[in-house]
Amino acid sequence: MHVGGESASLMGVAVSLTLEEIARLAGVSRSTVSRVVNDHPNVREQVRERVWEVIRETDYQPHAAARSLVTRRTHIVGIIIPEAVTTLFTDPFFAFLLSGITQTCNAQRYHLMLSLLNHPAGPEEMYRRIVRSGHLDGVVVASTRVDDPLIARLLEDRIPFVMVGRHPDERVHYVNFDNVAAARMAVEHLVRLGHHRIATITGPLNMSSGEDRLEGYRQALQAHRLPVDEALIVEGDFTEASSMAAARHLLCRSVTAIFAASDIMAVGALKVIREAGLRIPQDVALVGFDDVPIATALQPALTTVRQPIEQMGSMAADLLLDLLENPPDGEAPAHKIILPAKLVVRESCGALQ
Amino acid sequence: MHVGGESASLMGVAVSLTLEEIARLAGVSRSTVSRVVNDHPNVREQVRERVWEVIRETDYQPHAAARSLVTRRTHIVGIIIPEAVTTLFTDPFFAFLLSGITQTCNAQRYHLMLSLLNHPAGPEEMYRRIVRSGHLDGVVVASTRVDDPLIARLLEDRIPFVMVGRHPDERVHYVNFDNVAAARMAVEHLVRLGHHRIATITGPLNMSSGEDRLEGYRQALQAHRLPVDEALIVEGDFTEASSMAAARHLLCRSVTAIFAASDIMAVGALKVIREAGLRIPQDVALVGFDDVPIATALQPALTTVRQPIEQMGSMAADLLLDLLENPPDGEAPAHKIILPAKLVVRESCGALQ
DNA sequence: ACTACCCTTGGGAGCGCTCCCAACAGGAAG
DNA sequence: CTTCCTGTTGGGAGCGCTCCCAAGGGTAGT
Repeated sequence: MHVGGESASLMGVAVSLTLEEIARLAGVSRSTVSRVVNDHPNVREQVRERVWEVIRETDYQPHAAARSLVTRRTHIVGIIIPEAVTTLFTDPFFAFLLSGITQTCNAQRYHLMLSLLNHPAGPEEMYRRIVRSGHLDGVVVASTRVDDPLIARLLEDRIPFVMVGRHPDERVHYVNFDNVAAARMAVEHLVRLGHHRIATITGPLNMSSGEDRLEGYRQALQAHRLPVDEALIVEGDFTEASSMAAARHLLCRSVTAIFAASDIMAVGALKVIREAGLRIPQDVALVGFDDVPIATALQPALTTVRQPIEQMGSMAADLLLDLLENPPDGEAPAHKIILPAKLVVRESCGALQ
Repeated sequence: MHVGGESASLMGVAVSLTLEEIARLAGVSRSTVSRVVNDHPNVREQVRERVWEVIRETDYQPHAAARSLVTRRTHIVGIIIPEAVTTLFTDPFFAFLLSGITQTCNAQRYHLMLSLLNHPAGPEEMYRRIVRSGHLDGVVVASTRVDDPLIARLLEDRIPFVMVGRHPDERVHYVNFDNVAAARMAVEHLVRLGHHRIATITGPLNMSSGEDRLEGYRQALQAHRLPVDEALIVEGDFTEASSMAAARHLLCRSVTAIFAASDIMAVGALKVIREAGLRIPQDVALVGFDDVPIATALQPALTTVRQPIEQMGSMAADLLLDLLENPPDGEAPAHKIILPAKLVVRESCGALQ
């Protein structure tokens, strides 16, 4: 059944060559070709060149599965996102994160597998299929709840992984953004503009980013001796819909400013404020979080916190690939990278009037 | 060095079991376990259950590489996007496309690999690494230029693939959107509103979607006996920046309406129109294309063409997986699916005044 | 009783690669 | 000359799985 031969294709059907055949064509052994392909130093220069020539001529490409059966490495990393698909793809956050991760992976000859655990079969089954099958060398994990069992499983199974966002477990490597400082900065900015009744629409409070941004909000008010009114804190889930509901609730409470924990949620708030016939920033000031492209397209342009999302993705992937290439010994402490915050003042907060 | 034994982990290090070990534990042969795992019918019910029980207890998961070495199938499909990263992740188009593809893949136990050919090593090298290494069973291709050599290579190498967007080669399976009809619909709508000087900011004209939307624009004008003024046709590349440049050019030509070939480009045009102190739609009417979420966040809300992007992704993946599971015989014609267009009228065109 | 057939099971072979070890050549050193 | 080492090469074994074939046991038909 096997169609041998020198040509890479026969009757139009692509026939992939094996190491053995390249060896025969180059007049050397399988081992030597393997050494050439893997850049092993101990090969005579002349032989090396002859082998490379045959490889180029035949357009030979090693078979990935055969290779990883032996090496136990696939050169594929996964990005695992446990969240619902809807949130995932409507927020440009993920697009930027993917972009950063992709760039690092491409640059280092790794491939990226996109994995969502939101399948009907349940996260457990998906975890097994994705992680345990040996498809992946390591994973980047984003958008988890703090108590997500995924993290425990990854630790238990000793799967190399890096989180985007902080995690309390000391063994977890992560890249985080200084959400507390960023939120505090945003809210203090509103305080300085004279606002006293500042509301916030938070992210999910079982996610560290949601929790931390709320903490920053609280700190800002406390630092300025303003009361923290729990009625002005409404939990959202990073979707526009949740934010619209929250904003409707808040507008009945005569707030003068709203701090939304994501730009997408700021858009929701903006729509509701507008529907209510109120002006931004004159009647209600608005501040977002992320600085995704939509922030500048809105009218008024959105004051927001700039989160270097793409860079976070790229750094997380860098960290992961480094972990894979240079496995740390048991007792090395986990890397915890925290990126600084920056406030971008535009029109929606009223500072530029 | 190998740590055998009944337990799935020893000293905290995950040890993955093999078929052989499961067989031993269940008191059957390797072959029988393989049959159970692969749902082969010829296994006695009692034996089947005993094996499943051992598998559950040990949390056994077959090794993907070993399996695909034999079967020549990886159960991974790729999404290949030849374009520059920048365009890719700033336009929600791709997020929705990914969402659709992901859902189909998840549902059918396939994995998705995200592959960009924009690596410094060059598309040829990336093609080899990604496609020829045997990592992928098939690919979905999006956003190619009409003359992209990628398509020829895929055909030549007999790689199963499905395109999002049309392609002239009759052997190519694709899922497309009726871009001509959609664009025509959008422009005719402007004509009916009384506009005579309607400009268009096109997509890249070496992409079928760019070309087709321009064709629709032309057809609309011709159908209404309006002259096609080439000075009112400016080529963009689906980025906001290109569109802003184009819009500046057009505003000097006293146009009363602009049809942008994507919503992101409509955003660019909107910014320029606003900067020029003109009102939308009173001074310049604006129509976009795609209906991504930003369309409703803009003020005025954007009239646009609704493209079922997520559905296109999902259908393309469905088609691909079907091709993989049921390989068509040589002479079966390629599937060409074309989805219908729908215009969504909002405020930016002036119809709702 | 015998033959014929099907269902069930086990084991060999082999997928294409890497890794290890042995073999050998050629020099440098004694 | 021998010994030792280093650089180079080849081939065996084996990664964990699927597929094929053969063997065994049961049932039915003659």
